[in-house]
Amino acid sequence: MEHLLSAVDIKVNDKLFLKNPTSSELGMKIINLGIALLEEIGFENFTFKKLAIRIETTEASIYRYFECKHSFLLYLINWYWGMIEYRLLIQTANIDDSIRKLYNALHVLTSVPNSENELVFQRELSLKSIVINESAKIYRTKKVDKENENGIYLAYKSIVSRVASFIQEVNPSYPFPAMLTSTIIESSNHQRFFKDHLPRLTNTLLDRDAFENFAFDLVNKTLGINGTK
Amino acid sequence: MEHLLSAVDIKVNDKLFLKNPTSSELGMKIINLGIALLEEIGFENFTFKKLAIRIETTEASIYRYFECKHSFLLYLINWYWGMIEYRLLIQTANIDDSIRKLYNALHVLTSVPNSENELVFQRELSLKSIVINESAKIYRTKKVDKENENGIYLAYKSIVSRVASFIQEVNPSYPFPAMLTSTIIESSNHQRFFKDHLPRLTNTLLDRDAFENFAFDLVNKTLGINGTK
DNA sequence: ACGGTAATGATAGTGTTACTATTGTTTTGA
DNA sequence: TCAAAACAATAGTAACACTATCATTACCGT
Repeated sequence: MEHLLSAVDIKVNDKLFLKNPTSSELGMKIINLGIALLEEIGFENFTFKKLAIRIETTEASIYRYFECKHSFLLYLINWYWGMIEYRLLIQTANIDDSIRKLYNALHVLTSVPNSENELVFQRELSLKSIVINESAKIYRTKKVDKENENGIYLAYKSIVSRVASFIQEVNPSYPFPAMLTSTIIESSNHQRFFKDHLPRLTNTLLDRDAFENFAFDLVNKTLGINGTK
Repeated sequence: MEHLLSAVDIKVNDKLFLKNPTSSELGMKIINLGIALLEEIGFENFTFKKLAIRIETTEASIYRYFECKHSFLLYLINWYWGMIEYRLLIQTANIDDSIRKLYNALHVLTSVPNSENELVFQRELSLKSIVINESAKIYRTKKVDKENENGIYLAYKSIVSRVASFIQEVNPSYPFPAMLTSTIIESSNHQRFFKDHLPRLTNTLLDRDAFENFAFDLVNKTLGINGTK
């Protein structure tokens, strides 16, 4: 009953669920239809009741997998970052050229995978849009410190420190590698939100890959790379 | 009954309130104690009931001023951006040197005003922390498009386009002025959040003004300025 | 085929939230 | 001083975020 969601197994912090949803059919339904429902109506309007109706089960059954809807969203977001880290690993493995390695990492962080060749996992695009729209809502909570103690943010942190280390390889004297990395990650997400809803806040009206170009330009100039993407 | 909140009058979109809170003592209590309560317990736990108890009035009375708590938060955030725009105006007025003008704007966007000389308004620091912690929760909502139609985001947009125009003065060929501006604004906010809660995501452990330095470095190099702050 | 265990379904219930409605009292400003 | 506006007091509602209980079904080794 494993691997239903994806081709590889992505481990998610087990404090985020009561019963592993990948271990049963109902669990997988909760995830798959939960992602769809979340994308459709947003976290504010999302309830376990509505999800239960959609997958023809009961609220109580869903509560056997997840403590609350907050944990459910955290689970999905964690899963997403686990997937990004997986992709990061693959795209930067066995590459000696530091700059190339950094470029590949940036591509993973900033591009929207197109469904044809880059999409490794089902529902990845839906999940990305959930991360863009909803993640700030649960990160910036009074619970954040307790959750951090439980290791909920390890996946995200691990991505940041990995990419920050690539930056340091390229330019050892640059003083803000982690800040630059997390700025690019967060900026990627909110620029895509702005693009869809408040387009005057961006310069992306014409170009699909504008953000990626922006980010490469930023990194090249900030680190003093004379490269072309 | 005007000017209770501040030395100057900051106009807030009048679709955000039912009755102007600056027009009465109760209204001002709602704002001032509302800011304090929001900062204390966060938007999730904030209710008009709790606020009513704290200011010794009733829920119904608060609802005469604000349609819902969502609008209340939007009102505060809009007020904050109005204030930033005001400060932006002052700090960039009558300055001929484009680079100086941009630097001053960046300082307004990225610095934490210290209470001694830079704090123009009461409760500004509380408001800033509310903007940092809560604004993503109401921006990224299914309501955003309707609110945008009502002009709720004009203050924010106006700031972005003003600073973007400074960028274009400094470097007319730079293709992403709005994107760079909104990235710095958003990054400033989330880096400050990370600094408090997930410090490994930043490089700010030692330096209070690390983000400001990061942002100046970014802009200097991205726009090809050989300047010192 | 049997019994035990885990998973799920069905139903009900609780306290809180986010409001709305009504009615009576106080304040205020022309 | 009198009418309108503002506010207080109280009650009520539907939805939400769960929790509890108990019956039913599926599965698993013997």
